[in-house]
Amino acid sequence: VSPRAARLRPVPARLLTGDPLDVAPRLLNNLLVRGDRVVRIIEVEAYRGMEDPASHAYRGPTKRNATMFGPPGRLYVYFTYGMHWCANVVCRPEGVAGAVLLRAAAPIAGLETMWSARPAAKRERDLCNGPAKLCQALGVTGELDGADLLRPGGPISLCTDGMAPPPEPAFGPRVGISVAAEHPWRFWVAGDPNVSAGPRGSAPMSPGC
DNA sequence: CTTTGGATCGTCT
DNA sequence: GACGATCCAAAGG
Repeated sequence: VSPRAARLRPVPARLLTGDPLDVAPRLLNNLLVRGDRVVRIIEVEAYRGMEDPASHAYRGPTKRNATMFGPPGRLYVYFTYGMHWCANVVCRPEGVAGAVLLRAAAPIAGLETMWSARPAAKRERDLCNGPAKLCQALGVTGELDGADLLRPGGPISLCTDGMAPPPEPAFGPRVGISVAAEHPWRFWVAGDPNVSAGPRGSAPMSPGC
C-alpha cells in the first residue's frame, strides 16, 4: 500500500454486469469497503447460474438464492456448514442468475477491527484467506444479503483505488464443489500471500506451475 | 509443512 | 434425512 491515502471511487456498474466468467477476473485488485475496514480482492470464483450445476441457482429461484436473480452489483450472502457466511457479487441483469464468489482478500485498513473479528487468526494473511474468513473479518452476515455494493455510504461497497486487475491472473478449478469441478473458473492474483490454501491443503495451481 | 476429524444447522429432496 | 461454494485444532513428519 502506498504511504499516502489513495483516492477511492466506486466501481462502474458496467464492469460488474456480464458473464461471471468475464466479471470474476475483473474484480481482482478492487477494494471492499466496510466501515473502517478495507480489503483488496485477491481470489474469486465464477458461478454461472442456471447453466452451472455447481451454482446455488442451478435449479431455479428459491428463497435462499433470490438475490442472485436480482439486479447486478448486489451482495449475495449465504449461510453454509451450519456456521459460516460467504459472499458473492451478483453480476447478471435482473431475472438472470450469475455471481462471483469472493474467496480471499488482502487486509488494507482497519486491521485492528479485523483482528478482533477473527480471534482464530494467527498471521495477518489468515484474516481474509478464505470465503468465510473474509466475511468474518468484515463482519458480513445474512443481514447484508442484497446490499447494494455500488452505493457509496452503504454498509458495504465496492471501490477502486486505481490499481488495475492483473493482466494475466492465475486460474484453476473451483474449490469445494462436487459437480462441475472440471472447469477452471477460479481466478487469483498470482503470488499473493493471501490466496486461500484450499481444502485439505491442496495448493493453488497456476497455469505457469 | 501436511493430514484428519469434528463442529453445526438451513435448505432442498 | 442428507449434504454442503468451510474452518480450526490437534497430531504427525
